[in-house]
Amino acid sequence: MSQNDGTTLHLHEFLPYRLFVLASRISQSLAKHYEERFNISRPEWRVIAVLGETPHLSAAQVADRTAMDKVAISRAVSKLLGAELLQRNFSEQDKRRSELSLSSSGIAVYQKIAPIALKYEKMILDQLSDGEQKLLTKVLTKLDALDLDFDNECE
Amino acid sequence: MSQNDGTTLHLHEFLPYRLFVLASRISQSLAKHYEERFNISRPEWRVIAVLGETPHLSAAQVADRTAMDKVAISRAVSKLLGAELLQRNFSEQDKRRSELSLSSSGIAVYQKIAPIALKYEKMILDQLSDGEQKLLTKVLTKLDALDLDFDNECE
DNA sequence: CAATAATAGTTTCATGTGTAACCAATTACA
DNA sequence: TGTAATTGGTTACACATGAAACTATTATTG
Repeated sequence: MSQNDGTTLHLHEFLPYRLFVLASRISQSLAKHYEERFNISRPEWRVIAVLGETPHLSAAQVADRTAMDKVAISRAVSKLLGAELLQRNFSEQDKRRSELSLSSSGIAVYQKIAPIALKYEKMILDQLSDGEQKLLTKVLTKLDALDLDFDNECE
Repeated sequence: MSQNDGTTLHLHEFLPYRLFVLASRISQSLAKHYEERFNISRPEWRVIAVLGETPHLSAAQVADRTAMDKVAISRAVSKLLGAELLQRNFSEQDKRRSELSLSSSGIAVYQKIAPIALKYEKMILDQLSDGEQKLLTKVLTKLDALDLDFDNECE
């Protein structure tokens, strides 16, 4: 049960690996609940989620809030526009800047998926005690703030 | 600072989203330390890592231990064989089953990357108190065990 | 023993994704 | 003002990935 003697790498105890595998499993299994049913991909769902929460964002603002790059946003937006889940206007002041909002059917989809997502999250959190939940949140916040672009000065 | 009232979805507080973004950042920034330098992709690194720890595995066993599917393994193995970082024999008893091990240059690469990876992990863990580290491990173990394929009985 | 199923691994195809190049509009500034 | 730099967003290309079909071998079973 030794976590790590600090000199040997054990993949199944290695934090980056464990985090990645767990996060992938969770994200993928959540996605099952909307991908085929609503014909929406993960990036598209993120766009819907953020616009459901905060309408009238530009693509760049959506990118900020979803940790996606602008190319991914562009693709998701274009598909969502095609499916008429999104409305787009371009700003008068700056004709490049878009203003994105959910259409009424987009809102309907959001209102169907959001409760599923919350229920899914609850199912996960229910596995943890209150203290564990709080601490997990705290740890995530700490690590979010971490600057990962450290330079490795080996040799 | 309300984590969640349980009825509204806030993406930046939503556990699956937070976990995924954090895990992706960590995994990607770690990968920077070996991808261009050793010309090794993330799946390839996983194969090396597990064979460095436990030699003489079959492709299926590597798949098990890396949370990768057999297609990904096949691709990684074929590239690593090409780069002569891996040796492959086929079992006498079962001519389908491969026996994979690192070659001497594969071992050399492993011995260079593993300390970098461990140092990287340490840098992350150093952000957390002992108690937080222990609890994070415990939480990961709990969630690993969780069966995520729950059925959502909505409507 | 022949026929069928199952297993290990590979290949194929269709799709997803990241990087860089790109276009158009706006801003900076000389 | 006019030229360059910046910004918002899209397109193109090359590569990664997942699902399903496929090959070869071994196990089952009738």
